[in-house]
Amino acid sequence: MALYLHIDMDSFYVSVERVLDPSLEGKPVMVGGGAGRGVVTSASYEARQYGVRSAMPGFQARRLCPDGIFVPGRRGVYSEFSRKVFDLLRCFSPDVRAFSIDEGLVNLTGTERLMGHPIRTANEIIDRIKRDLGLPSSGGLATHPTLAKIAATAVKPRGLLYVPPGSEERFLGPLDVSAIPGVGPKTYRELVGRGIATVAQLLAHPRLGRRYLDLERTTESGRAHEHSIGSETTLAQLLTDAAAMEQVLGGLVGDVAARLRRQGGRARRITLKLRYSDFKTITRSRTLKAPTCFDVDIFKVARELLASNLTPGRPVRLLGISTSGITTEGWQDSMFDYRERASMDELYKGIDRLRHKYGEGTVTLGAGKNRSH
DNA sequence: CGAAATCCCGGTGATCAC
DNA sequence: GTAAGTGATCACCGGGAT
Repeated sequence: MALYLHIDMDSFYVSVERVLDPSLEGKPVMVGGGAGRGVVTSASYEARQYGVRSAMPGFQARRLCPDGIFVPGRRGVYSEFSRKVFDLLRCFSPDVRAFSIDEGLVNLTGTERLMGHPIRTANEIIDRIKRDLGLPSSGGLATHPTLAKIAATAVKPRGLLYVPPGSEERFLGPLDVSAIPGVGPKTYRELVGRGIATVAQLLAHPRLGRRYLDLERTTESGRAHEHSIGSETTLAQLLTDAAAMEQVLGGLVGDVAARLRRQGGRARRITLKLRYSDFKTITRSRTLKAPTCFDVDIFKVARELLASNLTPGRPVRLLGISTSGITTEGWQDSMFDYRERASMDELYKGIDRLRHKYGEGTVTLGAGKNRSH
């Protein structure tokens, strides 16, 4: 009998900040959203009592919770803590999957003889995350990964919910359809409009039931997912000047290309993203004949896409570059002969070293200074 | 050889999750 | 003086290839 533990960290970024500054304990704390533009990326449960939610615009959060504590986000620090959490999880099972920075799945199938009943193991894992790292988390223990995730979400914060084999439908039935991963606001409205509000009602619909909640499907592995690497930024000020935008693009391209090279990949598709001041957002992309990981190539395309799609005089609030169609195979395109390629490789290795040593943004195409944060 | 059906691919926007 | 950043997936359209 398969058994999975889904671990979901409670208000992860806030919890990390509290480890680093215990005086934040017990108070309404929000990460992000404290200044100018920007949204709340994590809200403590105290802050949620005021109606603050993650992804809420900062000005709204400040209005709802004027006496709350707003701290700026520190992504690198959270990644480091995330790594520690997953290191710990791997002490309990060789099969651990990371879904995001603060969510993971531990396969506890067949660990009973070694570690005792999985409920005990699950409790121990949650205790250890708290004791060793200072971080609160919640868990769902069930026979299927999706079910375990739903259980963890249902019980959070600071809880463990076991759905015993055979009781799956009894647990799921009364839940709201919005509890199903993948059912967002739009789908929710659509389902409710058709008279389907609970999971039980959804499951009564054979076709829709399988579409949104397929627990029979054996595994989610095997599929070669698309994979993309991108970088985007909301500008410190609105821009209408193409040259200024190109500077920003230079910085974004630098980020993306370096990340691409770090993981030994090359991309065939380049996508430019523009968000205008009225929040209307467009994407424009081009597929290359040969994949690339070089700043110059990506920048050239980015700039062309910008030139041919910019509406003059229309203020832009966000710029983004994304690469997809990523391959990691060896070189075999005809773009460069061996020697030329080798020197390009050396050049970019040098650039990446400089960036590492002196900081991102040290070496950019059209050194961009117009980044927010 | 031309017309029609089909498929694949490039491209765009929407939705969703964390 | 509103509304992040990163990434995945889906539906749909239109054109070229089969």
